[in-house]
Amino acid sequence: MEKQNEKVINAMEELLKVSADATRLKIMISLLGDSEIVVEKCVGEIQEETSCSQSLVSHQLKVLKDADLVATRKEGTKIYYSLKDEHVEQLLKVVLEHVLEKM
Amino acid sequence: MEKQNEKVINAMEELLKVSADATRLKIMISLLGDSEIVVEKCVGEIQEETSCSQSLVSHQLKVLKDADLVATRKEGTKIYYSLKDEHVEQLLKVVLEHVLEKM
DNA sequence: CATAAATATGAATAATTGTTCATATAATTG
DNA sequence: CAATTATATGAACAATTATTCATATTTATG
Repeated sequence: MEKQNEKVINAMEELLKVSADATRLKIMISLLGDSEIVVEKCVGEIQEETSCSQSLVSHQLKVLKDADLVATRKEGTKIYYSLKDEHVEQLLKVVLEHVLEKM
Repeated sequence: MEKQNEKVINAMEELLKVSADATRLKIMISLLGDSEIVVEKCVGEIQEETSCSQSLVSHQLKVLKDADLVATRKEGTKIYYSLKDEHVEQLLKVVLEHVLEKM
């Protein structure tokens, strides 16, 4: 396996690792929405929907942000989060489909 | 979040966790092949291609097998591994594309 | 400016997990 | 059956990480 491939593998590992957590999945799915509409939610809303503590949601949002899986928009004291792009949505959908099919 | 959704989340987490490891990614990618052809490789071949120890490859193949991401076929003393289905391939491809685009 | 609301951060802990080393099992062949 | 080849398994260790609790930061407003 060549060096370039190692880098690709590591990047894949990173992306998957960040996605492979129940709390972060809950967050991302709450941002996925049902249709093709872009969903934006502030931390408080995400907190309610996921039933996770404020601190936990904030910590994990940071992980998602650092990994570039979510985008943010500031508005007053609130910060709105959304999924970064279609790739993230696609990943979620592929995994979701796979899982649903096996149930 | 309802109970059914919790199960879906947990299943997604499991699938992603199993995929989110460099060694297992190397193994799966070595089984992915370039085209649409189904690739089968025995442990020794995988070992060579991934440059991982026999024990490590075997351990991680077991993880992949338990998670139903790979299938096996026995032939003499050799055991041939392949990716389980198109879902696994699709997941790998989505992640691969996402990563390649950001490089 | 003091207070409140929204969000972020840091430290600490508990739990999980990847890897190695040594050894075991299973199938083949002389 | 003894030896060899291919693969699996178990224990042990190091490293990573999710969560909680307490506290800090930021923005708006009376």
